Amino acid sequence: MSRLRGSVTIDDVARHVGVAKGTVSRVLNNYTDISEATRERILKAVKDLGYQPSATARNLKRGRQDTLGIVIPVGHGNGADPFLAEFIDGIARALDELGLDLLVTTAHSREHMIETIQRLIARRKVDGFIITRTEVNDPRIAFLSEHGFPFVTHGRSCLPANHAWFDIDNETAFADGVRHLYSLGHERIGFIGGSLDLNFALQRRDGYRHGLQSLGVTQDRALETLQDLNEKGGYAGARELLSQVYPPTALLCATDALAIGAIRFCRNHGLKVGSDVTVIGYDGLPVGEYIDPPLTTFSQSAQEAGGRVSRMLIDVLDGKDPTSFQALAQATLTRRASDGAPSKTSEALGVALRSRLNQQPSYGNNGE
Amino acid sequence: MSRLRGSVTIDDVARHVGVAKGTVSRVLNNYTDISEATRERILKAVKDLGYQPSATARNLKRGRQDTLGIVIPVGHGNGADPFLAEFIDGIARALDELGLDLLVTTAHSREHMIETIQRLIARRKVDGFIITRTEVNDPRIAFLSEHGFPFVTHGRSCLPANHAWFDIDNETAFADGVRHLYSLGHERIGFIGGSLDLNFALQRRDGYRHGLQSLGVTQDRALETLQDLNEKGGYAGARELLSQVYPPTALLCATDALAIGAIRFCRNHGLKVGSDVTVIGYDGLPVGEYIDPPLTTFSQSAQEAGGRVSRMLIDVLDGKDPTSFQALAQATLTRRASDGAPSKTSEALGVALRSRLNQQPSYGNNGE
DNA sequence: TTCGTTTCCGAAACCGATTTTGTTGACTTA
DNA sequence: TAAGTCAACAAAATCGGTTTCGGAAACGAA
Repeated sequence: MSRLRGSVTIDDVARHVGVAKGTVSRVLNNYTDISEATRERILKAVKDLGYQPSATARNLKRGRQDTLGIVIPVGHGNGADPFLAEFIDGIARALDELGLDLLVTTAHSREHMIETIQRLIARRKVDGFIITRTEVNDPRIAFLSEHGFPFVTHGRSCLPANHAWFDIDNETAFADGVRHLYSLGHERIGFIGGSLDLNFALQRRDGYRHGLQSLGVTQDRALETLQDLNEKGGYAGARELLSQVYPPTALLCATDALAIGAIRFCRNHGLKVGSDVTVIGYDGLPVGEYIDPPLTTFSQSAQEAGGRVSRMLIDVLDGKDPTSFQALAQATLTRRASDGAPSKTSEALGVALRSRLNQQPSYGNNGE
Repeated sequence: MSRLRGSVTIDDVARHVGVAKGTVSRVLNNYTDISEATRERILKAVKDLGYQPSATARNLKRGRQDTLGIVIPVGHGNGADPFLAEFIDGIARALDELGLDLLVTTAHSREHMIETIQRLIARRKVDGFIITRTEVNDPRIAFLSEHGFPFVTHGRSCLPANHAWFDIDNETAFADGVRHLYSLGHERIGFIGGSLDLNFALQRRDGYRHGLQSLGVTQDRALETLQDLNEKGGYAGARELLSQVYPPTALLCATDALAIGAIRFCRNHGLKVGSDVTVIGYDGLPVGEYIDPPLTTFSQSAQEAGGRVSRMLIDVLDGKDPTSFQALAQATLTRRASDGAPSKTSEALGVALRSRLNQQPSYGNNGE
């Protein structure tokens, strides 16, 4: 069993070569005032001894940790967000290429989140933060801005954005979604969204409204509902919207999880998705392809987004102007089979559903 | 904008109180040789100045980082593993309580994984590792054992297990699964698994075989297939097994993703899941409840597992005997609606499917 | 009063790097 | 030949803590 713990230090290398440790350090950091001969002897010794500098010691002196932090919100719904998993994957890949690392922590409340950020900063464990799931009025952005600590956000907020951010053009996507549905023949289009505290949820709702507006369709607030951002919320939202007298024939959902729940509600109550009711989601989850019917959805690459924000943050850490890193990406609609022309009028749909609502659902009693 | 960067050090505190910095350090580390009066003065100053010790400096001297590492495999299939997301969530929660942090990195090959582990050890960025998705012959376990670096695994391997581990009793679960299916009336039971390099995949396959053996059912290797561990693999696996002359009437799948793909294949070809064909998965993914029909699955709490292994690793780091932390948990079967008594004989099922195989599938052409 | 013991804390070494400052000898230049 | 320049490296300071060592004051016992 070879040792790794009390491993070889810069002093060992220096002694082995017969130079001062400062010289070894300069060679390793590409200083130019070292003769080629000495440089090579040192490089050889480094290789022979298998020397790798201690990140801790280096950080102490340089004040940089080569580590980025991400604090992920948990506990709102249940379980982990599939989007975040891929996002983190993207970050980790990007950082790996640059030799940086990612510190992941979780927080179950806003207060806890700020506390955690504060601790990581005070203990100097990270150089900067990646902030996800921005809120409209985000306490993290406020805190970090106030203290001048480097960070990038995935998503914007309503605060003055003098920081780096990357976001998806949610408004355009949802406005486009509405126009797509309208062109299919839907005139009553419903929206199932999430808490408007979340910036993306607000933007998607706004995009939905703007889309209607641009078409000159009269808006009906009864066609909008806000739910927990999971399948159960989607199920409940579909029930709420569809059980009206004049239900929407299409449901635009803020996330795939909502859409999956909504589809479930429809199927459970004898409504054919893709004709009786159209459902569109957002996220491009792989599982959406295997839902019945396969889910039509907007997608963005979470992994790519992760890589993008990482590189932004690194540029910011290198001293570049944060406000020069602000980018908006477009989502693309992946059409599968959950959307189509309406087969029934709103009224007929309402009648059909209500006749079913007193019967048993076809399978189990999910989400009820 | 208050400063956080060049923040308050132990020297500032010492100067403020008028003591040596060693004294401040001793107070903060609960040494007993400090008078109550001095202790209180120092504590007050610490509070007033908002002092928090630098993790870096402390680590340099103590040789401990208060950070655990996890290297997650990526790129095999596509996207992130939903199990891992929850698992990491569980780890992060447990560590948060103890003031430790989690360093997450990714690796796209075995070599890269070992390299990454090596780098993190050499640079002294972590105190120990959490190893997931153990392989039957796992190079990471071999490497870490050889170098005497602390680690815990989630899952066993065939190597001599003189380390801490936590695992699910995959064999028992799958043997039980087979017996459950048999008791429903299934006599030809198929298995869709994954690469046998993965320890859990091997164990589940073995459990399947043992289950059949315990019932005295003759085994047929044509009823087993190994696929990529995602929905697409499940789809392909179902096609392979069901398109035989004497197809299985039940499919036991190694993961929920496989099961979801298998269900999709059945539905696409007019087979009623839960009667014509029974499908059982493993993982307890939330989305399984919203599949049609809702997926019957084995489940374990990934989050709980994450917490469990974290605490084990911390005990190991505290110097306790690793071999005293080895635990096996039982998975539980969550019955939903994808299993039931067979409605057709194997032969009739084969006939029904083949008559459909030349037709169009109902929706799209997923996985084909 | 004197000689141990404690109690409490200051001083300094140390962890392993980076960076600043200083020194040496060779080489120019006037 | 003396003074100045430069290349190449040694020596020491530094980052911010922890830990060891040792000494002064207080206390108790002989």
